[in-house]
Amino acid sequence: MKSVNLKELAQELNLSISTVSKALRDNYEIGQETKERVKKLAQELNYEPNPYASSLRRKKSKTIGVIIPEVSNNFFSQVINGIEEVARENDYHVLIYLTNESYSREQTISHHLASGRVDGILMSIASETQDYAHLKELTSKNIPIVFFDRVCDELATAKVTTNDFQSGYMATQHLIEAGCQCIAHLLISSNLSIGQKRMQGYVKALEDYGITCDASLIVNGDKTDAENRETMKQLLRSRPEIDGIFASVERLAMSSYEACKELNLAIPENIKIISFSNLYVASLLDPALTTITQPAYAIGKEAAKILFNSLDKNKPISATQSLELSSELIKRKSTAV
Amino acid sequence: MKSVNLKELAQELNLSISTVSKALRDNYEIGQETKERVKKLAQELNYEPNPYASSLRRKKSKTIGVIIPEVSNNFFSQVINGIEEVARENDYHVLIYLTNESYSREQTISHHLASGRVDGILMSIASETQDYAHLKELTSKNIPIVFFDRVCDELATAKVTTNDFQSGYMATQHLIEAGCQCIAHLLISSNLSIGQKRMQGYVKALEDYGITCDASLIVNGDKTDAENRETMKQLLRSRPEIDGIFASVERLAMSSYEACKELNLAIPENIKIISFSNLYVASLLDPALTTITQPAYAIGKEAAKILFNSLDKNKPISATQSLELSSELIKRKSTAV
DNA sequence: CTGTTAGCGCGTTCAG
DNA sequence: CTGAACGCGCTAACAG
Repeated sequence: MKSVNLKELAQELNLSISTVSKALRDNYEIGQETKERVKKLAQELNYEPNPYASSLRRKKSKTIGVIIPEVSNNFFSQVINGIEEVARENDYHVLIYLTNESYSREQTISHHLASGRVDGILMSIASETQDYAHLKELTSKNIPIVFFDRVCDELATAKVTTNDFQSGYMATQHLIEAGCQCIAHLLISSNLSIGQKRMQGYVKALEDYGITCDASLIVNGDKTDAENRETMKQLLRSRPEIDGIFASVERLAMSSYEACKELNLAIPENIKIISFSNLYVASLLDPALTTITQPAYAIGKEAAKILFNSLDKNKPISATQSLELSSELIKRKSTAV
Repeated sequence: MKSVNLKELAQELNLSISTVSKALRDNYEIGQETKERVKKLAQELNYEPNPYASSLRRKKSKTIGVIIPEVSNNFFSQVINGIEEVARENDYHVLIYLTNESYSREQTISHHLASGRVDGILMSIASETQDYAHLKELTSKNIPIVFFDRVCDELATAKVTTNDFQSGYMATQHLIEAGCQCIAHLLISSNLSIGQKRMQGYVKALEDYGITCDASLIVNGDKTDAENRETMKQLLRSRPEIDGIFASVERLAMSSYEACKELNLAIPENIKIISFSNLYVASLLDPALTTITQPAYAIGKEAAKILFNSLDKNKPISATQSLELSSELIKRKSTAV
């Protein structure tokens, strides 16, 4: 079956193409009855405008790009959920791209999107990324970007984040008040804004509670799960005084959890774990993992709203529209602490 | 900064637009040195062809649509991962749409995609869907579809599934051999192919082991999590002889798990749970949940490969290309059974 | 109120 | 080997 276009509708109705076009778009120039006649036939023939022709003409794609490191992570999944919801409400389409934490993929993708394929971009930076030229290319082409979670401070645009510093502080405080004296911190790649801020919160909390901060307790968890688990095991073996772990992200929490189990370190008696995580199931673990849970769905929605608002009004996004949402401390259910 | 197009390149080089176009596409009609000259400048000016103009002209969008019920589910996340990977290898773009299990959303989305926005579709059907007219519209417009996991048997196209019947059988058998006599089955919406097949496997296993199949032990879990949990609690209270639960999907497994915990039914002593789930963490639960784990990533990849192969060779997809991949029974780690 | 005309940027004839 | 001309399907400016 051939896909029907304006020309065919026009022929069928003995009208001109532009009249049909206007009628369908409810242009005030067109009479009520012609509008109805046109719409009726369009309906019958299942007419759908060709989006590419329309985009070419209007220089608007009604499409946004979402660039994230991975999707097999509850946080990003929920964010996508929020984004898709808002996009649908605004009649936008969502293109998705995964960097897998790779800088070069992020570059390639960004470059592709500089072609006008998308009207705007929502993005969370790859852990490998340290240079931002590819992002500057985008802004130089006037493609608005809103960052979420993992942001790029060098670009003056809106960022939607969690209160990472306070959350890191809160997490550490939680462990200290539960009696921990020697707390390890499992950091996600040191390039990332979130990692830095969470760590700063950790450092500040130790300071405030008069605990000296030992740099060797802060380890990088930017390897594979298996490697991170080994790193953790090694640390725990060499430093038996460790009685608390603060993991920066979900995956690191799980690696820590497994490391403890394998070393037969009783949780939470010998060692207490807290982590950023949007994994609902973490609260079912026994003993349940205390988590700092980010408002992922809301982050997706808010980031998308800022972007669509800018696209809608056709005005640039300013850094002042940035938003910081609060995370939530979800305590262990079945076990004290 | 204005985005550079063929015309500008042509002017700069004192060539015609079509020559530049051909040079960039490595057309044999163009001399080697002009090609290089053109490509060099294109590189310098960061030229990226306008995808919409190109799509309009070639009637190919280099884009596929992925329609799934939800993304906050590890199975679908992993599938997306596989799809995106293959798409990237083939230089395709991925549009994502979530139905949230809603029939009307699925209709709207399908209708939108009938416009030529995508060259093909990968899809897993919403649980509400019972009528397939919207999908037939797509095939009537020659838009190839490959179904995965939740398929539509009324359409003669390729489907990538898990061996659901055998898996359901295996799951039930596992419980029986672990000593369960009275096994409840928590069914996902009865419309879905996967639900039916898994249930059939369950019924067959009971039969083979000479256990009479009591229809009241099969309950529908198509409500919200909280409601499903209540349903489960009610069932468990009214039928204390239940000593095994086979849940059809991840969410239902969690609801069952919680229901048991709340009723203080010891797992696995009083009651054993098995479930389809791609939630890695399920194996960390204590007692760990035995799961039937689907090869989600591979399903995504294979489905995408079938689609791209068809798009590439420009020939229709036949049902004979369907694939059935095997799931894996992941047994409890920490606890026997 | 309706129709005519002129592109959007690119790829594909067909002439030279 | 290169260029001129046309049209993909749609929208917008301008006539009537």
